[in-house]
Amino acid sequence: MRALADSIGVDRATISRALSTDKAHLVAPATRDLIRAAAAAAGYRADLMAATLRRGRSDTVGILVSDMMNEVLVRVMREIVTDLNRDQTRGQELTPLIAETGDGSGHIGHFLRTFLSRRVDAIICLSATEDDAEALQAAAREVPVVLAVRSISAIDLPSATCDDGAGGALVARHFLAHHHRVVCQIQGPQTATTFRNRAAGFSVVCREAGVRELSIGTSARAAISSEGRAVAEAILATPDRPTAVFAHNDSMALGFIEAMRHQGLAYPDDIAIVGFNNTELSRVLARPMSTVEYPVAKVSGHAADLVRALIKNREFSWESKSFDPQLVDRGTGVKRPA
Amino acid sequence: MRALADSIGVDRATISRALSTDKAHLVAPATRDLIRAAAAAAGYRADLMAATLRRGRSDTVGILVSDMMNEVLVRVMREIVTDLNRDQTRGQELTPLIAETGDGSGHIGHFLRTFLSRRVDAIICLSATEDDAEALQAAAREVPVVLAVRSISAIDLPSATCDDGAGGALVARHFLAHHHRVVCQIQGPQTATTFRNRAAGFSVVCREAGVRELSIGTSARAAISSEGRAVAEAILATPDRPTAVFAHNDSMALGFIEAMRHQGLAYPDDIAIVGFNNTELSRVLARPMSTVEYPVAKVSGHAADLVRALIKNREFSWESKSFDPQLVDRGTGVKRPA
DNA sequence: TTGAAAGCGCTAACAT
DNA sequence: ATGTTAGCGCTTTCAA
Repeated sequence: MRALADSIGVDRATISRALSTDKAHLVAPATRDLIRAAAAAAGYRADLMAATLRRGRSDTVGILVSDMMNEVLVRVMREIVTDLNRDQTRGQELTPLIAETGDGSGHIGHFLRTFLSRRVDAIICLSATEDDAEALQAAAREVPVVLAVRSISAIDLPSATCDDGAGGALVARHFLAHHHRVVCQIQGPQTATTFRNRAAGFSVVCREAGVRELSIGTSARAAISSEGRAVAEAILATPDRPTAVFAHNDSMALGFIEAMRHQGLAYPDDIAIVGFNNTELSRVLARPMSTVEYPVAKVSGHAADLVRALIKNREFSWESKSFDPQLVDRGTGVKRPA
Repeated sequence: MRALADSIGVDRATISRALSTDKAHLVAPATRDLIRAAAAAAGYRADLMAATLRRGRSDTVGILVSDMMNEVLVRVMREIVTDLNRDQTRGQELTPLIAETGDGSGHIGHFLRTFLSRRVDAIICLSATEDDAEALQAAAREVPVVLAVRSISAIDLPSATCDDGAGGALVARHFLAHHHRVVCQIQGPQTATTFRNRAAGFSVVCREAGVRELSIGTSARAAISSEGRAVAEAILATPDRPTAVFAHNDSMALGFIEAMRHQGLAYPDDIAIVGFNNTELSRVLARPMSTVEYPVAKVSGHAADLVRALIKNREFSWESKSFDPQLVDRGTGVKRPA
């Protein structure tokens, strides 16, 4: 920058102004063009670290995600990132710092510290669990923290989520409409609000309709197919089998299908199954599966909006929102005549 | 930091030394413990931006990835990140900056500029295409650039890849062993070295063995299932059908299976198919598919090693390596008696 | 419209 | 073993 300033015969301050988006109007058009041309020719690139130090703002957002192989999380993350990158309101795009935390390991504190040391302007936590409450609360005292996909009941932070209770209810009503009378759930880890809400939404509808919901008294330790399969085996071992099963996500539903196949049961005819997320998996099965579609775009958009607003103004009076999912009926929730 | 220094009655430089890993031995044990305790109590966290500015090193690595939904890319990325995070040799972990580029869009220049502005110590490019050669070459003049998963023929950069030619050959020999005489490929975009090598490795073995390889004269525009399906339809429309097909990845193989089903052909009995990558997809099909397993751990490990070595010493005489894949035989490459 | 000067928080070289 | 000093590259008053 100094070299550039000398070569043009202008002060470094003028260079800074000419190259910025918001202060460019303060510099004479002729000088500005001259500077920009020279900068481009010299391949000058501002040192954003130095700028950060001086401005106390890094134009950076930390993103925590538990599992980068989770289709919904990755889709939400990618949309948030695209959204933040595109933010041209101040000509300042926000660069994401991404950290994969692994589920429930408590590693989250480490990543939060790294983020804060790197002076992120805000933090987005996809897939928080109740265990993370304290660490997130502490971080929120320093920078805005926004929750996406999963909120936490213990603390009050701005969030963008799917209305998981509504999703669970949707599936329960679908089963009702197909005259199922004995149903069951394959629950994801109950430390996650998402799964707690899906469970509750489903159960309430069943109870009100007088449908019998078998309780197997256990939930998956992780929302993955092998765990789904373990729970499925417990279900299939019960004396009175359900005629329909609601899996809290598509991976666990797949585990259930595998367990059925293993026991010589026909999918989807012998026991109806509905998953959650409408992942690619559910579509590519030889027999595609009914599932609940996650409102990815809405959740991502709201999360990005929250972050932007809070960075602009820490006192912004935010609103947590939760968006309706939709049932994608591919016929696997139907009851076959006995 | 100043507050901390005053409260203990010691200079800021001493604080800096006491809190660092590599210079901690220069400070008296008693003082060091005192400082560390006070720092922890005060919740002091170093400003890494300021440190970066001063040291000219950010302990940051930029990672470019074309598609975060690509299972192999994400697995490689995650292992590289874990590996770099764990690097305790100097007590300095490397924080990743991740950018998703989208395939072949030429957006790569933008992300490279952002990385360089943020003073990354090195850049890892997963899934580069020939189109990216120039931009990467330019970046490599400023910081070490390492290629992973895909290398580029036009420029000579350190790389960690799978031996894709060997993978293609593996599949061809598998078909030979099962007495196929007419085969065909569903090729990924030929701007990627990975797919070019898979194609070449496969073709060479066929030619040498006198097996007839149908050329449909077109490759998929992207390595995704819809494109695989389009190519598959072209293949199924040819007068003499192949008895075995090699898809350059599992997604495209899935597109082929869908096309077969659509035409009333039975998978895997009517036409043998083998994919590439051993993705979850290939395993969860009602009838799991034969595929080539990508050496994820080896590729990731070498990429991380290269980055570390080059950050330590820009003149390090590196070696590009390519690792052998393995065939996972699930029986879908077998030839059925006519 | 531009320049001069100060300083963001840290670390490295040098001095003690 | 610790303190002193200088300065990384930028942006922002304030002054001209």
